[in-house]
Parts: sequence; structure tokens; C-alpha cells
Amino acid sequence: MKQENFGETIRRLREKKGLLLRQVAAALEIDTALISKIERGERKAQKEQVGKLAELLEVNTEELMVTWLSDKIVDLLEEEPLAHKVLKNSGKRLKDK
Amino acid sequence: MKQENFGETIRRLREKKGLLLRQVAAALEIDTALISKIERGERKAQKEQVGKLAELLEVNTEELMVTWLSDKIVDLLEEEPLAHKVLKNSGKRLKDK
DNA sequence: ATTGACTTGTCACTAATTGTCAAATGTAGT
DNA sequence: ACTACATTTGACAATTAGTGACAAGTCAAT
Repeated sequence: MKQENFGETIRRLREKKGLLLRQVAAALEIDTALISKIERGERKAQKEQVGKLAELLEVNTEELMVTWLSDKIVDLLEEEPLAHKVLKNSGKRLKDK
Repeated sequence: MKQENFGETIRRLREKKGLLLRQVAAALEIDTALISKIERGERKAQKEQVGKLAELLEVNTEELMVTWLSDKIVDLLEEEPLAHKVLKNSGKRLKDK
């Protein structure tokens, strides 16, 4: 099945909980416009905000962090024909550390 | 075997060809100090410079590009306990595009 | 002690990111 | 259509990260 990106994930979770953007924004102490942009992928959340979101949305912080980090990698590689090789190589290098 | 990072790779190739930093710097039209930092991983090369380096060092551009991109991912994930999960998730997402 | 290769620290400049605000758009309900 | 509220958009300011140059430094060989 198709994997969700970070914005889609937090939007789905927010709606499931019946929260408004304004409420999430208040909890993170940012402007409503910004969380709107984050949900639509126009801006990236900061790492600290991912933790706050996980708590607010009552999901596992690590799961959400995986999606958030994964967004960065997809950004980096989506235009790269070599993406698969890069991931393989990175995996090796991260292992033998 | 242990995987080389970008800096180690270009240093090894440069030394194999008997080139001086100053010569590589001239070819890339940058300061010698900068290429020194790139080899030691203190700075990152730009994408354009990777191409020039591959040509100068007579290696496959794509191979070098893989190492260079991989550096970025290692940077992003090396302090992350979740690295493996992130790579797996990213792989999936890059596939079903 | 001079030379040549490389390294290090600092600074200036630029580019990218993050955030806010105000205005615009969308969506129900009356 | 009018209101009220939620969300989005665009423009801009503020912050932060990246890029590169320069000058001074170390190190090894002679």
C-alpha cells in the first residue's frame, strides 16, 4: 500500500481527534498558517515540533519521527535515478559504524 | 568491508593520480583550503563540483554521486536509532511514486 | 631556516528556512 | 445573501545554515 508522508499523517490524525488547526497551532505555539503549511508539505516541521505533535495526537513519537525523517530523504532522492543505490550504500555505512 | 565516505574517496583517488590539492582546487576554481575541507568532510561539495571531480579523477560520475548523496543521508541518520526503519520506509515511498 | 603542501580559524556574503501577518477563499448554518 | 468560523495563500521579515576567501598556522623534508 501507498505510504503516507508526514503532512498527510498528521492531518489524518488531527481530523480523527476532531482538532482544529488553531488548536494544534496553539499547542505548538506557532501560527495557524504554519501548521496548515506543514500539513500540506509546503513547510517542514522542526524536530522539536514532531515530539509535541506525537504527544498531542497521542501516537508513538518514534513512528512519527520515522515518517518525518523519511520525508527528508524522499525530498533528497526523489529526482535521483540513483536513489536505490544510494539507500543501499547508506544502509551499509550506517551499519558498520 | 567498511564503506568509504565522499572525502576519503576523492582523497584516495587524488593521491592515486599524484595530484596536489592546489591542482584540484584550480580545476574546480575554488580555494585550496576549501577542497582540503571537503576531503576531510568539514564541508560538503556542491553537486556541480562532484561532476567536475569525477571527470578530473577519471571515475564514473554516478558512482561518485552515489557516495556524495549517501554522505548526506548518513549525516541525517547517524545519530538516529531509527535509521534502519527510516531507510526502509523511504525505499518504499520512493518506489511507489 | 626556507620551501611547499596542507590545515585551521575567522569573517563576509549568500541562500535557504522558518515564521508572521493580512487578505483571500472555502464551508456551513440561518 | 449574510455571518461566522476554518483553512489557505502570498508577501514579507527574521533566523539560521551553507559557501567561499583570506591569512595565519602546522608539519615534513631538505
